[in-house]
Amino acid sequence: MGTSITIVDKDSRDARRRAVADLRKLHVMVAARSAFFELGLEGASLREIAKRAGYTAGALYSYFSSKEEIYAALLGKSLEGLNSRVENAAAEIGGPSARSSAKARAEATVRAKASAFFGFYRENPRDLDLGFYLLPGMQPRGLTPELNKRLNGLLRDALSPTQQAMVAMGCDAKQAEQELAALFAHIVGLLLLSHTGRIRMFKGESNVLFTQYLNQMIERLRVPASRPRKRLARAS
Amino acid sequence: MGTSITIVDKDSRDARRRAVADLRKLHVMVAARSAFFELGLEGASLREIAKRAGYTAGALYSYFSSKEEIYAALLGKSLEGLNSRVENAAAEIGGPSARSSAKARAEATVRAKASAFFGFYRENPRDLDLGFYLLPGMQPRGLTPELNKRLNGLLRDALSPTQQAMVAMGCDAKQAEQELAALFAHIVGLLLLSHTGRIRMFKGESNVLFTQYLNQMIERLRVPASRPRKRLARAS
Amino acid sequence: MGTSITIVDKDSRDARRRAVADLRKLHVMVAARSAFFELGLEGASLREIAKRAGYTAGALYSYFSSKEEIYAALLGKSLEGLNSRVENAAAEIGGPSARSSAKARAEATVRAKASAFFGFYRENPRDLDLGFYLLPGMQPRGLTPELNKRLNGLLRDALSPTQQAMVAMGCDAKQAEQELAALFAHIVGLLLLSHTGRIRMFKGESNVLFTQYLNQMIERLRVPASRPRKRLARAS
Amino acid sequence: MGTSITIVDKDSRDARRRAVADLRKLHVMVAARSAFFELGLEGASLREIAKRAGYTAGALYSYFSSKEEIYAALLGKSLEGLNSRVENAAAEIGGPSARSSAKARAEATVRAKASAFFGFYRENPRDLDLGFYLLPGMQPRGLTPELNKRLNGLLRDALSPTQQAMVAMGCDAKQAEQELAALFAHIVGLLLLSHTGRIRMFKGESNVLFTQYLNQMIERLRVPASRPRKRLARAS
DNA sequence: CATGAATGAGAGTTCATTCAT
DNA sequence: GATGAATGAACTCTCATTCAT
Repeated sequence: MGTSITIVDKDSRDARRRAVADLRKLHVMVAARSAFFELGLEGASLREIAKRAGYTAGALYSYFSSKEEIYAALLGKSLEGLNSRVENAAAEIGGPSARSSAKARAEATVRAKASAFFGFYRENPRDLDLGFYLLPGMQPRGLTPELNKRLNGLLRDALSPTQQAMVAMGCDAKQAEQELAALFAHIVGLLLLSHTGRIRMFKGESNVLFTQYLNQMIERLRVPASRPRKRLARAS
Repeated sequence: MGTSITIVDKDSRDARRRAVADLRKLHVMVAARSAFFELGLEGASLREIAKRAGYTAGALYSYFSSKEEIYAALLGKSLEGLNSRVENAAAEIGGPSARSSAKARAEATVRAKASAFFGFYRENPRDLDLGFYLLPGMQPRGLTPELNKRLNGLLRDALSPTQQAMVAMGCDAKQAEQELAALFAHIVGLLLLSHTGRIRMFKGESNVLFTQYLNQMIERLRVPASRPRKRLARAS
Repeated sequence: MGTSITIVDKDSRDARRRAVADLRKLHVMVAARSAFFELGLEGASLREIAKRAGYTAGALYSYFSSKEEIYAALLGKSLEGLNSRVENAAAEIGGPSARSSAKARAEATVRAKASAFFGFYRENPRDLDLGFYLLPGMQPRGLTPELNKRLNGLLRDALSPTQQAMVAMGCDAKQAEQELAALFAHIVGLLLLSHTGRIRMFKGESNVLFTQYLNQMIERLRVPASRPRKRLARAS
Repeated sequence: MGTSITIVDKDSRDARRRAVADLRKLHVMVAARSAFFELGLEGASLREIAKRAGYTAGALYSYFSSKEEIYAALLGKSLEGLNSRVENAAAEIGGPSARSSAKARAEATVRAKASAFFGFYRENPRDLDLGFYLLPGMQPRGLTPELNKRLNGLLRDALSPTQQAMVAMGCDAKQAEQELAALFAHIVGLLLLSHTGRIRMFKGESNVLFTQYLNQMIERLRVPASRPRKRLARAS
């Protein structure tokens, strides 16, 4: 019995310890976030991050085994936030009730999920920068492939609810995939340009543009893909 | 006469010399391009660029006075290429002849200019990376403001023909601006995601998606903006 | 009790650590001294200094944040040494006792302080080199103005005891200033030429020359400045 | 005869050519002077000197075979100027005529020669900087020993007229040597401190101090060295 | 004679990372 | 867990000098 008590004590002590460690890890991540945002991924040195966290450079190695890992943890947290926001986005079904067919519900879900995705980055523009290192030319050299895969998976996860709802709306898998891609592209483009002050084209109206796009997309999804659109042709 | 010949000789020698110098400068730029593309703007060291060009690091300073200047020259050339492509894009007016009203011509022009913009980056995906350092968070620290301004101007120039054609189609200035912004965003998003192998969603079909978007946009421009679309509502 | 012991331990550990750090800093400074002396301020590279100290170049940045700072620390230490030597120089009042008036004491003080100044540099000729970067044409670009001011102040401090004693001897402020200037100039010239092997004129007899100058100066200070010297005239 | 004429032609052409070359060499030296004075010996790069002369760096190698050689030429010219000034300095013997004994003439010569030396550097303070690289710690690494010797010789030459006049005044060789050394030291110290604005002690009155020193020195030289001065003793 | 390109060494400084304490 | 010292490689950039043209 004494033994068992001891064990419990030890366990709870360990738990507390782990909790404290996690807290401090979080603290470092907050510091890193601010450094990355202000100075860029390459511009923010470990020393700078450490200073902002109130540590020495070496101390960070208690929490993370490399600078890349800090970045990965940050990106991971961000994507988790994105996912939880998307998951929790409930379809708002208003209107004359009864007519709430499965299709109508699916449509509302598309709208809700896509808006959640867009909204997350619109409200946390910095997280977009973070996520962008997923894209080429800016890849942080050194991210291990496994990590990379995991992070890409998280991004997929944030998109797939929208895709599933599209299918639930009745469009075939291929069209859903295409529309999802186009939607994602539009969102990324919109956000990228939006939180850039340099190209003076957007004046905080990115959500107007997004709504417009979303509406038109949903209209497309309603219409059977088979019915060809008239008079409109080829690209370059 | 002897004198005149001598002068000509001297001039032509200078010209030849300058031509050779330009060629070598170009050669360095090509090397820099490849280095930047493979290693990123910060990842590509002067030494690496020099090695790829077959030079020592110091030698590059005969051609460019800093690393930033190399990048600026590269981006400048790229944007010039984009502009000339857009300028030269002629509206292809086919169809039932007679009906070739001014509006129809304007519509064809929108299509042509926008497609040229898209096509340029689609065919030179690397140039997009280059251009992206214009965007925030990835700004190369140290680009002089004047240079920066000039480069941003070039980007604008590549977009304005499309905008003008939109206005010529009859839509008001404000709508034109908005549609241009959305178009630009869509293109950027599309291209960014497209030439990324990492998000496995695009299979070289970015031009299909682009055409689709373009068609819908043109349809929007035809319809008087005043007629509101039904049943479709608010964003997040 | 245990607690108090622990605190003491921690403190003393810190103290020891700081002591060790100071020692190592001193060690670097010694290495830098030798490098500066042999190679000149610009000739001595950080790498050279580091090598002499048994370090890598980067390691020095634990102790000093720039090359200039090393130089400044060296010069600072040197001037402190000079000052303490001058301060500690006591007037040796010998002779027929009784006559030890205030004036006589002041005279002895002038002699003592000036001799201390001279003696310091005579015995540490290298320190003169160090101090000389205070002079123009050889200024190390980059010394911060505050530092510069502080160093100049230290030099002044080393001279002012002599000046005060001059005034105490009874000569007016203006004459004291002039005589001090001349004395300082003579010392500098003497020392500069003295520890140079190149101009073969001085054979370690700089102190004889100094004594001679000092004696004559004191005689001048005794005599009321008002009594004009005869027959002696203008310069170029 | 035709031959001889040809020879003459060739000679004069060569002479002209050489004259032109010398002129251009001088032009480079002027540029180098300004660069050295403004930027210091190590701070002035060959490129800077070349630019000031309107040349490319490589072009200077037509005139000088190294940067050191430029410096040496400059210093040489400076010392020649000093020498010619000293040589041309005539003793101004004024006063009641008759008494113009040999000793009086020698005394006037000491005064004239020393004043010329002092005056030269007082009027060309920059040349002092130049000459200072003769002194330790600031030696330009790489000056060939022969050159060095020649330059030192020139300096000696500028001093020896004063020394000879001292001897002519009747003092023995040893005393002359010592007084010369002290004089030289005083001049150097005076000038060094004088054209430095940093030690706020001299207000352009360096010539007053010089005159004072000169007068006292001459008085010493008049008095037989054997008569010991009273009451004045030892140095540090 | 002069140029412009090129070299190769070396400058000061920063960095992620390691490790004894 | 945290520190401060240390490493070693890398960075951009400058320099005196050489040499084909």
